[in-house]
Amino acid sequence: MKRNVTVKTLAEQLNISIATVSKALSDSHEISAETKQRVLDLARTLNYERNPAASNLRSHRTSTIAVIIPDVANNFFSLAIKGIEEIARTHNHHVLIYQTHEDSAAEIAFTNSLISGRVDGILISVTRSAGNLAHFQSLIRQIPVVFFDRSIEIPDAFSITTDDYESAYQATRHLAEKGCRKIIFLQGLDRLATGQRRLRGYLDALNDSGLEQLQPVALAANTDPQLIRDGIRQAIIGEKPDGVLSSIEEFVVPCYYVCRELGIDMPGALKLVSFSNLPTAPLLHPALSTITQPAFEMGRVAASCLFQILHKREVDLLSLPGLHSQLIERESSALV
Amino acid sequence: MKRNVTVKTLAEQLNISIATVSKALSDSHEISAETKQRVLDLARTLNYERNPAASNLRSHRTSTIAVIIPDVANNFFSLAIKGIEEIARTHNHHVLIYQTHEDSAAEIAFTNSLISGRVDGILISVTRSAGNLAHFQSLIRQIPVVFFDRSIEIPDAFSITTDDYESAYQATRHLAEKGCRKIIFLQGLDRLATGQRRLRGYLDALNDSGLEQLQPVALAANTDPQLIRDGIRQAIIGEKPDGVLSSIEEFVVPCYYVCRELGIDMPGALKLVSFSNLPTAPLLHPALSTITQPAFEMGRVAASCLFQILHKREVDLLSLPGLHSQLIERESSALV
DNA sequence: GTTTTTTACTTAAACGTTTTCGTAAATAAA
DNA sequence: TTTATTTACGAAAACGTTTAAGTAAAAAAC
Repeated sequence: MKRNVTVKTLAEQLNISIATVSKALSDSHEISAETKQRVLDLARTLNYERNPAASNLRSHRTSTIAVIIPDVANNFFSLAIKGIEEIARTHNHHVLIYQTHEDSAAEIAFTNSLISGRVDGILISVTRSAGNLAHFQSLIRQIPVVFFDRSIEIPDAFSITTDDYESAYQATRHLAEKGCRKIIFLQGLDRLATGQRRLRGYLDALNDSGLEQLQPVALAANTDPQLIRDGIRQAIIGEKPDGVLSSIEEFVVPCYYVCRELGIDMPGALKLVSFSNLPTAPLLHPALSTITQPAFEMGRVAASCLFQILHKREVDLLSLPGLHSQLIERESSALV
Repeated sequence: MKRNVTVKTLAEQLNISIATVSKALSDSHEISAETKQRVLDLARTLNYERNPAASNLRSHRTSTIAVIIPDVANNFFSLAIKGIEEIARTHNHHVLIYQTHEDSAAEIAFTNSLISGRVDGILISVTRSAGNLAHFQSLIRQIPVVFFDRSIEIPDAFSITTDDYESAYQATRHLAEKGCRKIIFLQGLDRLATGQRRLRGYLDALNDSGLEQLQPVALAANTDPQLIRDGIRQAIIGEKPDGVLSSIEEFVVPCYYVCRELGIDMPGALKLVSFSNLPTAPLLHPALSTITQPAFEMGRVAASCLFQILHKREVDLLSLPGLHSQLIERESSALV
């Protein structure tokens, strides 16, 4: 077995101390340009790779950040990850991804396993079952955390969100303008600030349109597709709405199926708008009207925010770009 | 700042040596049941978490595996990740995810950064631009690697794939049976064994159906959506096919757009089948006929295989379940 | 009753970095 | 010239764990 090349190897071959090598490799000002070059050159030819464990153990820096999300099989999150990765790369950081699958016990287990110094910081979009306020309050005191999209209301917590209120408002008004008189709201995030903002946007829009205020249809607790579908079916049968605003992408496919099952003509008898980043939205039958979030940008902004914290720079939250979602009107909410 | 609790803390409080604590925590047979219990109890009450860096440095075990894939925003891969995670969890391992975005330079950079002991093993689905045989040959000698789905032909390499040949064959026969006389193959993986198997299945099926053999349409080199779309448009205008077999999911959306642009009636004038795990396939207009791979199962099997290697158990490749894709016929390839 | 084995621990040396502190030489300031 | 400062490096101590080797006492084997 070939001996691994370490700082010691380099030091011996160059006849300098390992301290000098280490400092040269991290471009310390204590080392002369000439020595640095010699070290770098040898490191390259010997294919030296710094041992991350040793480095982390000594320096308490891991060059790794964690991303905790409900599910990568969701276009919003996969795009956000793309943005996060891009920023992480520029900071030479690795990205650990954890999926909670909406299980807050898993979420707690993940975060607990992370505070022992496995990562430098955490980007998280919390589970909808969560609401575990105390846990997160304790977490953010132990490690830098940035919430994105699905946030929890904690003072002093960093969170990157979009204009949830405005976009929900706008989408609801849009449905009303297209003639909907009874619009229901499929609530997927009732325990989260994000969900509450979307709900308020919806309710205010109903009010401003002179429409009946309705209780949101809470579909939060489960992640089982069958249960979600049943919940939606019941809501549609029970309420007989002519408009639906869905607060998360996961409800889109079940909505279409339920309409087909019940023989409801979309958009004739029922119009649908959903928060969604589905790339196939324009190709659905009927094409889905969406509130499309700037997922990629959000990932970038959230990650940038985290790195600002890690670099001990003051985070000027006001300087963060305002992120706006976009209502894209398609057939599913068109006038027939 | 609160002092972190380490094995030393536990040892002092229990009046035993740190070695005993360490062994108790890893459930060593050298330690009495009673002592183990005392250690475990105290560890729990003090909220002890093992320092992964120190552990890794000393033991050369990381409790982490890496997954390298082209893109998480692809339903096949996100499902595979789900399967991988599930298995990793049962082995108490963390999962690092790297996206290459089809850039083989990134792929090489990732793997190089991983061999310095950041992870115990690698699961990889290679880029289509790859074909970097020498690099992978060197890699698999340095760290356990399991290829899944997109594999490279290397002797002694572990790779988990599905019945690519058979499913491509079957899909092509299906198109022929539905009346297609000129079926083109959109090749996305021409440099990879996976793509070659799909191509051979297609060609053999053409032959067995008595149809004209055509050059595959190679769309491999780029990942730019516009270029992909242009390539597909050119192929359809140039070849005037009445059937299309798409070897990867990424071509589905552009195919639909091109057909709309060119005013081609699907499935009337052109029928389409694609390898795909799109959850919205049944809701597209027209509903997409797919070859659906057992993505979740593949993730599980690939991860299980990796853990078998890590545990130094002989990997009985024959005992691995044969994974079969499923042809799901829908409107896009229906007889009109 | 003596020897061997087993049990349940302890000691101490790693693992490969980073970082504090020290220092000699070179340079600048007085 | 003397003193102060800067520059460029080295010695050595961490970081928190695992593990090889050692050991006393208890149990088993003879």
